[in-house]
Amino acid sequence: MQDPQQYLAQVLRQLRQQQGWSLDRAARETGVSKAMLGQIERGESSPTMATLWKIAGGFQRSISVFIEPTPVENRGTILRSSDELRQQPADDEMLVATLFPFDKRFGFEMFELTLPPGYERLSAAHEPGTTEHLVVLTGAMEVLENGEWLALKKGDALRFAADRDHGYRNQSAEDVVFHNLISYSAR
Amino acid sequence: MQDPQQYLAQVLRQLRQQQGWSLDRAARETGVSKAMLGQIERGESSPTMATLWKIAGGFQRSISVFIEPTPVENRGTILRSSDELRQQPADDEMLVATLFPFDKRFGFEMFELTLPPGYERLSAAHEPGTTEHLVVLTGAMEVLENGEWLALKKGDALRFAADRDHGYRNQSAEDVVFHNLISYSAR
DNA sequence: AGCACTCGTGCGCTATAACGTACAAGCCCT
DNA sequence: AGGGCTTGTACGTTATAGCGCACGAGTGCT
Repeated sequence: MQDPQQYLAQVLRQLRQQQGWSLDRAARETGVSKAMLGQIERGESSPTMATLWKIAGGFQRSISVFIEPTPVENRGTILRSSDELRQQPADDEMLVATLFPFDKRFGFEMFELTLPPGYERLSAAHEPGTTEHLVVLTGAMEVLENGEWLALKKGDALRFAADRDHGYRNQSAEDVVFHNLISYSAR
Repeated sequence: MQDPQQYLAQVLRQLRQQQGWSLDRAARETGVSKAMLGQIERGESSPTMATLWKIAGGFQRSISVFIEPTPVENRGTILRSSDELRQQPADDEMLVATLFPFDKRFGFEMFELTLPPGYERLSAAHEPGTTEHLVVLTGAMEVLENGEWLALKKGDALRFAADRDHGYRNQSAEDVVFHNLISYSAR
């Protein structure tokens, strides 16, 4: 990891160059003076959060792009044996196995879900920014997404916004097993 | 999303209370004056990034905890049909299917990998903070992790640090198929 | 060559961050 | 009751962020 002020300087200059903006143009877009932007880009000044907020807004980015990601340090290995995963059915017919529990460092959790024939589940919208990723392992299923049922079969992968009403159903004659990775909000 | 200064104020106060620290104690741990910390917590001052860096360090957190996550807005649905996924073998015997390509917003990519019998693959360390998540779909395999081969069978899930040398092998008589989710760095 | 314009940087000034110190309030102990 | 200590906030001072303006360098056009 480098000095955070240097990282910020570098990212800001790269962003501005990607947009093809002069310091003058960037000043107009962000509401921060071009002298100040120049100082920040040269690493000569440490801006306040308020100023960085204005800069990020002008570039239509989150402040977090200006912060160097921290490597996850010393996280342990986790091995979850299949014997202990699938013995805890949810209080309905759908089987749920937690493959990877939520960990704030990664921002997601992952389950293996088994829908018996005829099963249907509707879910309310999750919090803004939540995205689900499904991969069908066996069988076929349908996913309600954006008011429409999408058909998925073994091997298909689907990513969709889960911050609106959605659902799953199995209208086939056999169990369908799929992985569901739920990611919360953006980096 | 609320005012970033109010979000920062709230998070800082919560963190300090979780640690059970007084302003005085927090000043000693962070190297930032207690008057200043008090002002930040009351939302009366917008600290510079340099000051925020000292505060984050004192609490042993990344700066990003002080920044409100941005909901992913308007991301499209992606459906990848199995027919188009597994027809592109890598230039060796291992089959690779990209289920979810890397997307900076989520910070990960996910593959389905198929190792034929006898196949062995050793990988060099990836960049710091990279973590792999494996789930075995069919067959059995071994993963070299931290200098040791771990045995995995159908249904097992494993998360491990991939920023050191690692590897996979299939010493059984049948193909092994598994999912590999690779997460890059922490939020 | 000369002029106009853009670009990034330097400088002087103002506003605010950041600090050290003092103070009020509350609590605990004698 | 009184003293000592902790806690958070107020205040005066210093350091720096942040701005407006000026300047030099480079480019393009006539």
